[in-house]
This record gives sequence, structure tokens and C-alpha cells, in this order.
Amino acid sequence: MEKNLKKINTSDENCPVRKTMSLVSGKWTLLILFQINDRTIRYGELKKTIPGISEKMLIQQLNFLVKNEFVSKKAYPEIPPKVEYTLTNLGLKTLPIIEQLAKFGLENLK
Amino acid sequence: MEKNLKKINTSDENCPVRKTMSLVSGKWTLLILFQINDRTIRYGELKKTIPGISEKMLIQQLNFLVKNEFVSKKAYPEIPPKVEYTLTNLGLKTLPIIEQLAKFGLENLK
DNA sequence: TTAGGTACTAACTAATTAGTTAGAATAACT
DNA sequence: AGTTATTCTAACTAATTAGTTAGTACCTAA
Repeated sequence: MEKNLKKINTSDENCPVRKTMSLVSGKWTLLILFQINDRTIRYGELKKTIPGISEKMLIQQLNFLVKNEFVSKKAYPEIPPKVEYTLTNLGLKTLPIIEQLAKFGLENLK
Repeated sequence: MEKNLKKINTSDENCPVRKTMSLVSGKWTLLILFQINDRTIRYGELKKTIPGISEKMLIQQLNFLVKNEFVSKKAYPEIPPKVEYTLTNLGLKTLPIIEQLAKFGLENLK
């Protein structure tokens, strides 16, 4: 017999919303994931798709996302450098979150 | 004929994901919305459901959410004070976002 | 030999966000 | 008179996050 079947539990440090947000609440994180999406994209291309982001933030976030296995990175040993980014399986699973955020924005914010 | 039918646009300042995140990316914002959910809840009760939040943050976020019409507030002219919070229609529309965040956390984060 | 292209790195500063501590209001109850 | 209950304020500090500026590496092409 389950002891605790109520729908809403307290949001302590184990709360899945809290844990997820701790990974994706950065200003640029979800935008980067959204732009990579289901494609393979180079650093420079990615930068163009997110106007206003600085190189520091883009790389910092990409490193973070690679470290946390949302994104995979492939560097070609060429000069000038060529680096491609793709979403991992885990990264792809963030897309439904982003879709909901986009839907909310489109329908409710001017 | 539409000129721009590609699925992914650039994420500039009009990006709906960006606009939504600018409202809900705070550390406590979505937890508060999630805890209010479809019920009417008093300040003190709400506080208990989010362990670790300080009174300052709770009230600050509640004021923010009321100002932005995610939450409505009803104060009873009693002593000691009694104040009830509920989600507005707009606030209710954030629940699908939160569900996706929870789902992601439950399925992918330990 | 100089400039251009690509993906970074590092040091520093600024801005935003969150946390801490103390306390106010007021009626009822002891 | 003093304690309790509840919601909220204010002043201040700390921590986190983001922005700025300058520069590196290496090959190619002008």
C-alpha cells in the first residue's frame, strides 16, 4: 500500500522541476538547445542563430551542455578549425519543454 | 506565398522561448506556480510546501506573479492576516511547461 | 608580410538574483 | 502586561550569472 498518493508533493530539493531547472534555467541554455535541435551545426552558424549572445557565453554554455551530456561535440583537425555540435538523446528530450515554452509565449505574450 | 516557412528561426529578442523564460526562469517562480496549481492556498501553507524558500523570496515572487497576472491574491481584513492565492487563467497555462520539466527530471535525472 | 578566417581562452567588471537579519501591525488569549 | 499568530517590509550582504575586452593558434590567400 502506497502511503503518499497525493498529486502535489512538497517541492524540496528532490523535486524534479527543481532539478531540471538547475540545469536549464540559464539565460541562453534552452535557446542553444533549441537552435541545435535535430541538426548538426557548426559553432559559427550557431552563433548567428542567437543574436546577442557573446562568445564567452556561447562557449561556456556549450561546454556545460557537453559535460552534462545534452550535446555532443565533434572537432575536425583542420585549420581553420571546424567544430560541429549535435544534441544527444538526452538533449533531444528537452525539446518538448522548449516547445511548451514557445507555445506559451506565442499564445500569451505580445 | 509565405517567404519564411523554415521551422527554426533565429532566437532574437522576439523569440517566444526567450520571452517566456524572462518571466519564469527564477529559482522559485515555477515551484510557486506548481504548488498553487489548481487550488486556493494561503501564504503560510504555500511556504510550507516549498522547503528552503525565504519569506523575502516567496513574497517577492508572489508580488511579481500578481503584477504579471499569473496569480491572483485575496486578502481578508482580519487579524491575524489571511491571504489566499490562486492561479489566474494565464497562470494555469504555465502548468504544461512545469509538467514537461517534471517529466524530464523524473525520467532522466537521478 | 600582411590580412583573413575559425574556434576558442583568460582576466576583469557589471548586473542580476538570492539570502540574512531584524522588525512591524494588531487582535485574541493567558 | 506579555505572548502568539500571520503576512509582510526594509536594509544590507553574498553569491551567482552575464558582459567586456583583448588576445591566441594556425593555415591559406593576396
